[in-house]
Amino acid sequence: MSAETNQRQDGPDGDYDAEAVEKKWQEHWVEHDTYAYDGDPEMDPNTVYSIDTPPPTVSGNLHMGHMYGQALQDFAARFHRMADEDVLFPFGYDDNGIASERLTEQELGIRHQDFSRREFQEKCREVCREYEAEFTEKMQGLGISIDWNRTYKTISPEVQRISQLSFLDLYEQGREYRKQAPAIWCPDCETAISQVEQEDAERHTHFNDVRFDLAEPTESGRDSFVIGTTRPELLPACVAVFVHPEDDENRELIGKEAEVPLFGHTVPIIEDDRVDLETGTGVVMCCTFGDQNDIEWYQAHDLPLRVAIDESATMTDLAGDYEGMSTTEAREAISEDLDEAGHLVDREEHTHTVQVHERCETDVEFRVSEQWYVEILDHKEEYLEAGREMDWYPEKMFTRYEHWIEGLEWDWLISRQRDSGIPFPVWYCEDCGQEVMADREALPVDPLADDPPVDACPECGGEAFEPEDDVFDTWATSSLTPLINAGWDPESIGEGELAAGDLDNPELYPFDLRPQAHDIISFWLFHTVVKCYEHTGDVPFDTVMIHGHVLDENREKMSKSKGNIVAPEEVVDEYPVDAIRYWAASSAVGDDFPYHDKDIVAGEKLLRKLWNASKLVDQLTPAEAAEPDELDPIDEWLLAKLDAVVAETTEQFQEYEFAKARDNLRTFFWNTFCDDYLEIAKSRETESTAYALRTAHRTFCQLFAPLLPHVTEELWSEMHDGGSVHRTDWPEPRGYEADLEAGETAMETVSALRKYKTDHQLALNEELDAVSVYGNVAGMEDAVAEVMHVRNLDVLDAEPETTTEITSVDLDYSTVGPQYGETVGDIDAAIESGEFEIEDGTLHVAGEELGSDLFEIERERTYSGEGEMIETESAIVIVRN
RNA sequence: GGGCUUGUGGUCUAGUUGGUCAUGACGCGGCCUUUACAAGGCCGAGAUCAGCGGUUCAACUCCGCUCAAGCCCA
Repeated sequence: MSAETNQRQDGPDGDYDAEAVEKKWQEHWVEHDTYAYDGDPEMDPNTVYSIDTPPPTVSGNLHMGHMYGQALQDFAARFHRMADEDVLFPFGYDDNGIASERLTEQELGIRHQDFSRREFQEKCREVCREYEAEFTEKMQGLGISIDWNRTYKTISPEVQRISQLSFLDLYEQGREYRKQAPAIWCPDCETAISQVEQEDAERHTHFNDVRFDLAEPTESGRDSFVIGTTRPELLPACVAVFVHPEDDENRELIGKEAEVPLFGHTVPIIEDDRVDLETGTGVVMCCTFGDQNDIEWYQAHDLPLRVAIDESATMTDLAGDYEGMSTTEAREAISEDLDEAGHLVDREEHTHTVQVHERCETDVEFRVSEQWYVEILDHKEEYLEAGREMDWYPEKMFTRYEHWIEGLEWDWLISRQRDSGIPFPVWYCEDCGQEVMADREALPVDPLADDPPVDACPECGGEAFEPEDDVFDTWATSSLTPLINAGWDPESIGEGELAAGDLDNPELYPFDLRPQAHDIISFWLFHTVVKCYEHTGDVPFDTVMIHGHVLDENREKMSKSKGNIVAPEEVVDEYPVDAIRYWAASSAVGDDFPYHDKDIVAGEKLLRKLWNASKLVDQLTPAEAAEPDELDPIDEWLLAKLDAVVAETTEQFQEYEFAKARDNLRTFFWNTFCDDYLEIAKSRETESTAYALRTAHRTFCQLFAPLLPHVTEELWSEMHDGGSVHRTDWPEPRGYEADLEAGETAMETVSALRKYKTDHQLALNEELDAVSVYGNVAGMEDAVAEVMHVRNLDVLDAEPETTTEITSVDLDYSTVGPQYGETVGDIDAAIESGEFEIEDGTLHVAGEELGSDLFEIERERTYSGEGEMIETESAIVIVRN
């Protein structure tokens, strides 16, 4: 708990200066560790609320998505800090992996290939440090209640150790294997990448129709066929040609051999029903490797490998004359030569979608290489079960997780051929290839710089070792954030469960909340479940809160290429952070929603209103208002309404329904408190009113605190004692029982009188001679009379003399419907045309008799007495002026 | 092409298990200096609940199809 004690100030004064106030408190909170987590490992996990926050990639830019996501996490953090005992709200920087490498290269104008791994890593850290400092400043400028003593970086030695421990643990459990297999490969980054690191890109290219000659003609005398390809540079890698077994036209080719033009080698023609009959010529070549299908065929038909493209997308010696060309150069050269040799039958412009690496937008290739995998396909059912055990907000997001797992086809490829990253703690025996793992105690290690833990190979006794120079996929590390945050360092590995002492802060794990956006359910969330489940045997989260994306004003995705990006910095410069947060709470969690800066104006207005209303409360009341023995009905009514709002808001925060909490609070504050009550309270300088005013003010400052932390902190320090509002206990209903109906009726009466004045173009403080009310306003007559400046207000015992005419009948359809079924239509029609009678409370209509509990009579009253009659929902008001 | 989601006044949004005048805000029009707030208050206009079809006495709500948008995957 922080040591600060705020002295109550003189009270709010002048206009609200959001810019100065917000800056002041942001600095104060950081300086005073207002949001520090005590971190007592002995603490009861039920009184700790822990959040596993997303570590943003250090790319230098804070975007609207960060701002929105952070705001939502902060709502939860601030609510639970007040409602529970202690909250862990940490912060991490993901400075590990390709994104930070790219950033470093751009920033310093260098290429990673020109440096040793260690040198380049140093440069990366240098660049990242600057960006992290900038990022921290921006985050603090958003007033997020992060514990800045609890930050981590994914490249730090502690995290490297945890990542390598994770690798060893899974290896010991037999859940990791190294295998030569086709992997998706980025030729520019020269690394394998995972399925999910790809994205679509439009490419203009040519569709080439290439004639292949048969080694021998068919029985019908056919001696050639044509295949269509966008990638003629793959011809040297061609290993087979496929035809669909039901392709009448080409079936005769099956079993023959074809000669690959320009390159001369012969390949078999094989039948396979995976050939798409709808597109192309029906004959397809299979190469090493053009697409996913080629890989399937390679595996299914046990085809040979012909690797014509190397790791940097350069043609190999298999390409003969084209060796050394890039794939794009070779593509042109080969199609020209095909044309010259008379093998190019047709060539036309073509636009298609290809897979590119999301980080550099380079077209990906498939390459066979030795890679490390985490086995996941055999535990699909367990990961599904883990998903079912978590509470999902919103619930519908679980389906995405479910479908993702059900559709998994590959194990998780975790090795990357990069410089900056966390190294695999592995060496291989040069003689027999035996894998040698680092010792647990020695971690973190870098095999390129450190020696293996053994002098001789335990298998063959060989003394020479080759270090693994791959690094981990970044998701292999960021999937460990709950273990990083809880300080994981197991004594023994390979157990697959948590032992006492494995965590520095066991009270944090499993984490209460995992907040994240819906686009990374299949990345971050899924991989975290996999890792944490395998390491601890436990589901890492009680609850996941999935938020949507911030779209542009036309509901389209913000992207650099569209040029529709809104920078948070610009928004923060222009609007108070509290107003931005208020906007962030405007949509249901999980839905995408558009950014409109005019929506922030509503928040700005609320801040101003809060400030001004507080000024008035402060002016009307002494600092300490003791609770009187007896409250006036109007004051008790306000406190009873407040009780209800406390109960509802608490529930809404618990259920992550921030938009509902926000609207509920605003309605109470603006309409009930300001418009209804405060206007009345102005003219009632009683102890009872002072107490109600102070209590309500105190309470709604607290209720608003998670959403609007700056303005509430300022008001709290100006008007209430006891340090930060954010460290106070969340309010509870006090148990006031007031006649809520009478209160509503009183407010309706006020409303009716306002309408009267508006209609008669009278000022609101104009005096009215006499008003009669027929309705229950128990004890609040004076309040009504005072606020509306009525000289004489009396309450009528009996309904005033009016002539009433029955105009219509309102049926209670929820009862009438099931009871009368099809005849409801006839009843409606009869009522509509006035063909009904009411006798002794029974409605006779369309041949049916309805009891009085099934309908309500709608009447029009005509008042012919003195003055003017106004009807409200539950009262009749007569004004004589 | 497949999965998931969204579609409510000009704009943004609420709407729990179907029950009949669909919530609020922004904007718009009119009126009004209440002991704070005119960047306020009061009043008002504005919606065939994306479209079509179905289930039902009754559909914004349930089902099907179509259209548009978002995300994920192929």
